[in-house]
Amino acid sequence: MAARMVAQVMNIYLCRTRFPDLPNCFPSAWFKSSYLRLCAFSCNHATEAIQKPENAALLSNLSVLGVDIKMAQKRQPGVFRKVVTNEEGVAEFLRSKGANCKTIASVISRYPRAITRSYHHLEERWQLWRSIFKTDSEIISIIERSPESYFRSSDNGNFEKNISFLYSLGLTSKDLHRILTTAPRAFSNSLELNKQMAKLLRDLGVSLGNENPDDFVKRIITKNAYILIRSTKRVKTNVDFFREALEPSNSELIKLLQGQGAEVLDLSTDYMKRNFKNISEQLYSLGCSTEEVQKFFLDYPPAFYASFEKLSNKIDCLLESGINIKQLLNKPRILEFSAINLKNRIKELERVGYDFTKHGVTILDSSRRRFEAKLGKLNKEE
DNA sequence: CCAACCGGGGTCTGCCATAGTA
DNA sequence: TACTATGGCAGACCCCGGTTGG
Repeated sequence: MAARMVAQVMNIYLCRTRFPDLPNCFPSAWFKSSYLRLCAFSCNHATEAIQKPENAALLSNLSVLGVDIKMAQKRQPGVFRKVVTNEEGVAEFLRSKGANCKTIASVISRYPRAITRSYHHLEERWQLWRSIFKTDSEIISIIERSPESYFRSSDNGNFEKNISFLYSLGLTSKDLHRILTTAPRAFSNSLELNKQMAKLLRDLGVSLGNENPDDFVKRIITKNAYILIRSTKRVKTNVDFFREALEPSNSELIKLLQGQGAEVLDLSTDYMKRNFKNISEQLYSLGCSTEEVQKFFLDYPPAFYASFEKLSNKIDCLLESGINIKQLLNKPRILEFSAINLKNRIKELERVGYDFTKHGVTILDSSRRRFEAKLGKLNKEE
């Protein structure tokens, strides 16, 4: 055991000679420290089990790298008591892939356990990521964003199995790219966990009488890259809540889940319930019936996650401009536009004397270009 | 020709709890 | 028994334009 560690550290140390072009920000002095620590370890390893103080050489190495040691210690204190770590190797590895010093320091500060990974492991993992990404810089930007996603798992085999599993669901390389970009954690899930989610979705499709449950699974994952990093419990609870609150038919529920509703599946259930309650109450107070409220949410699932305050403001603002609540219920998509955008559009329309009761509200549901073209015409007509 | 319908695109972690492991 | 690996949680939109049917 000790011999293996010795070999590993020697290897890491000797590795340095293969990378002579060091950046200025890594003074050469610190490359020796692992080796020195190794010597200390060799002398002391008999008593090593008794007490594991934090390793002074490690602290010094990290400080040279610019790591925020306080932050790192707070996050993963165990790493600081390890005898053998690979901070040089990890820094060198990241640098060789194009990361700058600041990024490296930030990555280790935020996920100290990274320094326990071997060079070989990192290179192997990198190749797996590169089977999905075209360039190193894409990967670096994700590591920068979320160090944990890259470093949390030591199981490259599992990562590989996840890739094949996702392909086996009928997802394309473009889909995998998207998932690894937006929810990289999904690939660090155990294969079993991902299978559970796929099974849950498939069973759901079957229970809804979907003719092609496999396609149903594929569609939902494609629509919502985050779903694989949610718990099956959450997804199940949310589907149950849809059923209870909206009383949809099977086909309505399928349509909801395969469409915008897929994104809503991963909301925290409490948040979703709270939003549903608040917005329903507002709609009731405006004279809507239960059926209308249910239809509103089916037609416009984003209402589940829109912040109540914002959505409520938008509704008020539209009503104040002479738009009828029924018009709004028929065209909930206009709520997707920001309040400021809607306000500006309404102001412009008022200027040309546009009458919502006469001409409807769909003019608000158009892209900037189309809206401006329409407005230009209205201006001319005047 | 134009309004209405509809799907798509970008994008998203950092922390805590705990079972498992050496 | 300390530490690692992994599961799970809270947080919370906006916009564009292709296609279609009248």
